[in-house]
Amino acid sequence: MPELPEVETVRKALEKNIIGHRVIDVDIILPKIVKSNELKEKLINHTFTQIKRRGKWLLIMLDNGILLSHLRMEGKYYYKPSNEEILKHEHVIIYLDNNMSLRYVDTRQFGLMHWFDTIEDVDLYLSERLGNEPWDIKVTDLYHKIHKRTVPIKNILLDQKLVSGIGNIYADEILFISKISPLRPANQITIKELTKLVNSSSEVLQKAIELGGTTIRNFESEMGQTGHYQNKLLVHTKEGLPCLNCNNRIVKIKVGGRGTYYCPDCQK
DNA sequence: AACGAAACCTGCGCGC
DNA sequence: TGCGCGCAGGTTTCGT
Repeated sequence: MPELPEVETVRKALEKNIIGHRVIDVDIILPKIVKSNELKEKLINHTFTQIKRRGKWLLIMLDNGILLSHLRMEGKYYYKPSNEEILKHEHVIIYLDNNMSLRYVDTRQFGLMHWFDTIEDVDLYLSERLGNEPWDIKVTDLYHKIHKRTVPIKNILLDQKLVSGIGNIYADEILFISKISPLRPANQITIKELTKLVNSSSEVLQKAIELGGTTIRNFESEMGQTGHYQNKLLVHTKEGLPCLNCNNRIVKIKVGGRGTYYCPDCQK
């Protein structure tokens, strides 16, 4: 599930469901997901206060600290009655004071959770991993960081340290809208083009947030994770279909190891 | 420092 | 039917 708009959708759903509720028990079924040994003890008898998000990270705040959660490729949160049976791939279960439970589900087991006692500790941890979100990017700063890089520009968009929140689907969409090839070496991108990329990034992510994110490949819907942006996709998943600008075929290639869709005629 | 590839996992669809 | 391969919305780590 997880680029910025999808994580934001989860954030809102968590906010709606668990704020004000107290944890009465925690079941860590797959310990490798949880990177902090004391997570269970820290959660029990404490109350959710607010849910924040930085890039693709969820900050699930309690009255005594922060559960920092990353969904990676397929992590999801389910909110369901406590007495329902534990299903395969439900790896962490947090039982609440209202006979409901928050369940972390993750088929590929890539996601992870940390515990931090203070927001300062979270900020320190994330500052080593995250750059600004697109709407907070200063184009000249970003240009300075990438103008000597030789990697394809798509790799830059996917580098969370440079711009946070963009993933494989939205990177393709952003590049298409900007009419820039995903393969263009970063050091050939002009200030003007970078401005277009940053602006398009903001627009695409914000529009996707409005629509509740993107749901493709028949992912299950839980906790508001089914969005509608998939109906707005212009290139991603469109291999062989006519480009909406020029009618030539969208092609699928590999860039930075990721499946990449683009129009070789419109995107230069 | 920067880059590409591999690693971490499970499940699905496809071709033989 | 069964098997092997490639692929999947991400990030970290390991070799050059």
